[in-house]
Amino acid sequence: MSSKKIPEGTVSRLFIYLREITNLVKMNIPTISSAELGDRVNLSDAQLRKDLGYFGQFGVSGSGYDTVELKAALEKILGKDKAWNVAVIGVGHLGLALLTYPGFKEHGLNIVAAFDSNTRRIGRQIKDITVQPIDKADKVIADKKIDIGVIAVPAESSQGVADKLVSAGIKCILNFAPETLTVPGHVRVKDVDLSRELETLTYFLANPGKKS
Amino acid sequence: MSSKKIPEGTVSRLFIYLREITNLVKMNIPTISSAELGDRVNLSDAQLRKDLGYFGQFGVSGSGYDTVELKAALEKILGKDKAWNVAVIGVGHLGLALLTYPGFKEHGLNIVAAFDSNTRRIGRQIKDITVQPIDKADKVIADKKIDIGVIAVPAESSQGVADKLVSAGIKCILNFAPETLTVPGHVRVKDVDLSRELETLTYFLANPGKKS
DNA sequence: TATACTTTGTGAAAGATAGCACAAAGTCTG
DNA sequence: CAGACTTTGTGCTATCTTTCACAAAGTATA
Repeated sequence: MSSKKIPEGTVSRLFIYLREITNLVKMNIPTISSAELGDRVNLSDAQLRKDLGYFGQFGVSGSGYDTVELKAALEKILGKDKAWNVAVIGVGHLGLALLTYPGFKEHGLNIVAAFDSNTRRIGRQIKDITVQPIDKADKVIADKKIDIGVIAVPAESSQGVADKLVSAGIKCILNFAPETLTVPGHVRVKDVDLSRELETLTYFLANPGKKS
Repeated sequence: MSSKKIPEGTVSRLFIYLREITNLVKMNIPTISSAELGDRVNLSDAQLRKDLGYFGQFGVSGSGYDTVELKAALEKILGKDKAWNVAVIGVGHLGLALLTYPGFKEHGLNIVAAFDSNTRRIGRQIKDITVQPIDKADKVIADKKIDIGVIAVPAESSQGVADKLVSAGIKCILNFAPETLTVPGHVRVKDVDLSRELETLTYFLANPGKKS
């Protein structure tokens, strides 16, 4: 398989392009140039073309990109033609927000299980999901062929949950707990620390006129 | 003031160091080397030293960093010695999760107002905050000297909300809506797209063995 | 105090990413 | 169908970030 080296940010930007292209298709705009698409997502035309260039040639000189074609191409590159099974661990407010967030299903991400250690929450129904005790995680993850685990528990319990997920054979973890997780090399962890995001903003408030 | 150019990622990593150093202080560990601290947060010792190097010299050759001193230094650099006022716009599940997340207050971020356009939600009490109609945002933001606006509304209404915040004079926006916002140059926007975070993981599931 | 360690801080090298700029390829018009 | 115009794809260059590697500075020990 082609193993050119794809820059870190490219994949993430591809999703931005896809989001905008999807809007364009909905609006029946048949064609768009890299310059205009770039404008719409606040990125340069050159970057957009370069990002796409890692995966092939999708445009037509002189007229730009066919929106329907580009949408299909991006969906294929990004694995949107498949569906993925997701489990949420921790059903506090954040876990609930994730369970009810329509964005996931729209993007081929099916939340198929939820776990919590708090007995008051176990058994609770959210949409078509029943919250299960966390000890069942191993079994359910294997049975339902779950690809991605989302950790939405407090920092103290996050490493323990991660260990459970890893031993259940999960390959990807999205970690909302503000704690650095230690996992084997074959498991990919992506950290989202909500308060760190906010705090980064405060740094710029505290230090006006830094960085580009 | 010193205006060396600080790399994008450095500030974000500083918060990671601070988090870990805070743990160390709690555990009464008086001193730590860059190598060991780096290990704990999965970053290299060299990167850690270089990151700190942008802001001064904090270590002692031969013995490492005094945890209490480094904690204090990082808190000062990162503006943790001040408190910041935050408003949340949109009180769906995500907004609720943010309003009740204890992590913010712990880090000097005071959520002092919440807004929504849905009349069923207006008037609702969450902790000490009453949800207000969104038209009041301009006035409240000015009155309460709010520094940061958090957008947790659906994509369709996000640009409208952003415009309101900007005209109310806000300087920083944390945007959870999956939409590219257009704002004047002096306003800093940070995007957090939860489903994009998950989707980035799916790319790696769909394309095993890419990137470093 | 001298010797053997340890660990920092930082220039210089390597590596990654983004932007420029232009040939090549296509479109459009009369 | 010829000439003017538009827009892509991409080598090259500039910039930004990380890693290397080592002198300088400190610690520890006898």
